[in-house]
Amino acid sequence: MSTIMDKSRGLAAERLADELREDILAGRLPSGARLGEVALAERFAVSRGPVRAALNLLSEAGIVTIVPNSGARVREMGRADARALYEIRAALEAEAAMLAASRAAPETAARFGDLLDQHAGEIAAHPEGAYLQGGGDRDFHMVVARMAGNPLILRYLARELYPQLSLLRVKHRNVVGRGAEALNEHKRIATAIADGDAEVAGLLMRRHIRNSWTALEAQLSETAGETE
Amino acid sequence: MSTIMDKSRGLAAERLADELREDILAGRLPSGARLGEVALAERFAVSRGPVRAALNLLSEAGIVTIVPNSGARVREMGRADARALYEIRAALEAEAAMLAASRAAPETAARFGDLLDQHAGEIAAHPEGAYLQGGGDRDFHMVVARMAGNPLILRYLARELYPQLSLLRVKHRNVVGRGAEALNEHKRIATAIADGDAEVAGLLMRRHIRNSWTALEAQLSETAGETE
DNA sequence: GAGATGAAAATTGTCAACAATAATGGATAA
DNA sequence: TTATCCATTATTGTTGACAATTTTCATCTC
Repeated sequence: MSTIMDKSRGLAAERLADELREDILAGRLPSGARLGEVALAERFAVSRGPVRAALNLLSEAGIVTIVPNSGARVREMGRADARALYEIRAALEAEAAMLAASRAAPETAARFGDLLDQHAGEIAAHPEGAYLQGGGDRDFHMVVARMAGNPLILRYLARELYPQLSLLRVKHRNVVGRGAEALNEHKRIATAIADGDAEVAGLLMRRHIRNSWTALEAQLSETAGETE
Repeated sequence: MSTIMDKSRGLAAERLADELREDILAGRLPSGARLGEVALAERFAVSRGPVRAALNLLSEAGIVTIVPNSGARVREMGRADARALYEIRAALEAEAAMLAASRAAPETAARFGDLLDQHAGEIAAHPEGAYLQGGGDRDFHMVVARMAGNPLILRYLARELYPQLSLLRVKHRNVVGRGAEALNEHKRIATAIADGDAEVAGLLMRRHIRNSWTALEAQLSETAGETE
């Protein structure tokens, strides 16, 4: 479980950051909500010092915006932010898929097989897109990122990109019925990785991310016009 | 100059982080050097609060490692770290080149022309690799990153990747005579971007980074064996 | 002499109060 | 009524002191 326990500093700050992130990504703290230091301090029964550290952490993760001398708020993601997010995601995950393929071990195929079987079960149980929301999709991408063997890519995806993606989804209720298609694409990517075919794995992953973006973009159009 | 003034929090912390980063990347604070909070606090005539914030900032940038309850030190970069750095760099800068090409404006060619002429002059003046060390190389890559129009890519390169690259170079005195070759590769990349040829721009950039890695890797072999 | 033990010293983590800055609201004038 | 100015209030930035943890090193034991 505990793969990367970075613990940037101090135990309290890390705990606060975890709880706050959970609240934000669960939608309990909506976009734009003010994060006053004193309120958070008394909520967590702690001083303002750790609270500030936690807010800085979440700011680095990109789910909180801090205006100096003014305060911290839950970040508001616009359409341009979403596009930028999917662009860098395509680059990093395609690279991760290529690296994973080039470093594929004999047991790789089996590992993917178990994971994807489990995901197929989840989709059968909840046909209406729980796959994309419930973490199954995230699981697959995390496995690929770990297999890539590059701590920098893994760290960026886990600590910045995925949290921002979640923030985007919690706002726009992105639960298209793309679960089955996504699973099929995952299977082809897994095959390419297990075969050690880096070029195809990278291409398929890039296409997979682009499809995901296309689906999300359609939903973004339906929602309100953007602020900035 | 001041393109992204993120100012994570507080003015003091940002100033301290800037000065410390300068010291580290100039080699005045060598890899592994201890960064005691009290010493830094009295050096900058400030309390320990902002010092801690600055250290957290530099830790996020990847040039300082913090061990909870123990302290902060200048990060020591091993061979594996260098490899990971160049892998993610290839992915991000190739993507940046592609995006820059797809968004190329009419004045793009002229802008590159000026920059590269200036760099050619620098190389003529200092034939022994000042190009790669003195910032000319960095300039080119920053221009491409900005032209990509993706704030996430630009931010990662400017705030994490390039500082770590500098840290790597200050340790291993990486000043190969690759200046002239690098400039030529820059010119071809610039042409592809100005032509709007995303695919070629991406390919050339990826190759350029790989060449840079090959040169650095040779130097790393000459140096000592790695710690971790 | 090598290793374990434990107290002392140094360093980081946390707290509560003070200073500086920004947000708020009411009074005044056009 | 609306806009502007200024005092009030609330919030963030910083500080110095205290608590907790780690590191150091002298001592003891084998």
